[in-house]
Amino acid sequence: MTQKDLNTEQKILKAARVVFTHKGFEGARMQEIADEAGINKALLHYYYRNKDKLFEEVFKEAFYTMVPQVIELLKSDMPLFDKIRFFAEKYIDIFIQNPFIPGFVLHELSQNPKRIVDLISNLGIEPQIFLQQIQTEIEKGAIKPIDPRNLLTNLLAMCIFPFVAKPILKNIMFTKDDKAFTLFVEERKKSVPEFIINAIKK
Amino acid sequence: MTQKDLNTEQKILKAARVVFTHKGFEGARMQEIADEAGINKALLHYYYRNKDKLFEEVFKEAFYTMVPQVIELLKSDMPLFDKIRFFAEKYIDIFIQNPFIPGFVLHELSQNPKRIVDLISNLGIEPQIFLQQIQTEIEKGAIKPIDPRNLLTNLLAMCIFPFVAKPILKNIMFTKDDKAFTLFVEERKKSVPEFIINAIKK
DNA sequence: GTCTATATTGTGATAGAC
DNA sequence: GTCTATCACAATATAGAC
Repeated sequence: MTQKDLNTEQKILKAARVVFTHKGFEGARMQEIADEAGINKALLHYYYRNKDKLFEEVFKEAFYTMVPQVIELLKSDMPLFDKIRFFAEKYIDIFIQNPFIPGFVLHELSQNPKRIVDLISNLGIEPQIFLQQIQTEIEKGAIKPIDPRNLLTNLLAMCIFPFVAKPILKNIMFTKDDKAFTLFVEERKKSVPEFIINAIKK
Repeated sequence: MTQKDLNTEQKILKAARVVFTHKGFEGARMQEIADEAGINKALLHYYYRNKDKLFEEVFKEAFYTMVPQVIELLKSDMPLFDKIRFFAEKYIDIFIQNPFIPGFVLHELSQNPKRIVDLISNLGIEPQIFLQQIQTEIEKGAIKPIDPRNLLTNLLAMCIFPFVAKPILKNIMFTKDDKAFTLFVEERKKSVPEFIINAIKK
């Protein structure tokens, strides 16, 4: 599936995205990326020195898709419940459009946890403002007491997990076709924030 | 770290567990498994014909650890809230003791989703009873209405996700050492069921 | 820039001595 | 059963023609 309107470098990156996110670094083959791009193996090395460099591009892109944008959102001055609704909807949407990103990023990070240290310190990813906002609401008596880190973890878990566990969920839930699963996840854009708000509201 | 009181076959399996669960099938090297077992590469092939066979042993074991036992638990006739508490506590405990199992199983399943079809149909994993129990509670008016599949998904997500996303969570939550993370997860054995029950109780 | 051909290294697997 | 040595092939990477 090559695009005639992309230059070679773009075609390679696009193909690499597909193969790396599906197979991971170790599972990916340079030959498969070349095939997917409709070009020759040697060209991969012409544009990107080696497999590592090509992977690095794809991984960074995927990480940016998954983490910083949305953490930024948590820093806004929106009221807590609105923020939770907005976050879940936007985040789940990102994954509906990029269903392989979560598994890919999480797997590669656990293969090489040092990687994240650089990325995170470069980007200044700090959910402190969100955690503080939760703490403030608790102190005001506006919501039930909860460890704010637990609330954030639960929010992330409910948004991300279905995409990481898709094969199990699809089978266990008896929604064996993809359309039913997509519907199920689509519906979670509303039900996840509702669930969370029910859990913490007084 | 070889154990003097294990026979060779056991040493191999133990080593394979470590290497496969950490690196995945594609990332694992037979040489590394041999080193970890303190034996020779050729012996791996003597006891297990090839890499696939050895992997199959490890994967099946890991899958059994992660899925069937605990699904069984969902079938008991315990009251819903107790069941949720019991499930979360037991499930999170399993992962505290086997922190690499979730990432390993989920990753390998998405590499090869066909694998699960066999395993699941062989084992008769059906959470129908649990889903039905939730539905009954809703109809009795005992809990808030919710798609039972969403409730199960959320329960699984909150138990499993922290172990899959450990590197990110550790960094983002500023609990950069392992002890703090373990404490955080330990504490979730109580807070996760509490969170869920708060979300659904009337 | 793009290709074919080839070098080089890595890795699973086997042969055969002990 | 366990080892050393080696094979066979797969995969990354490079050389060099066009």
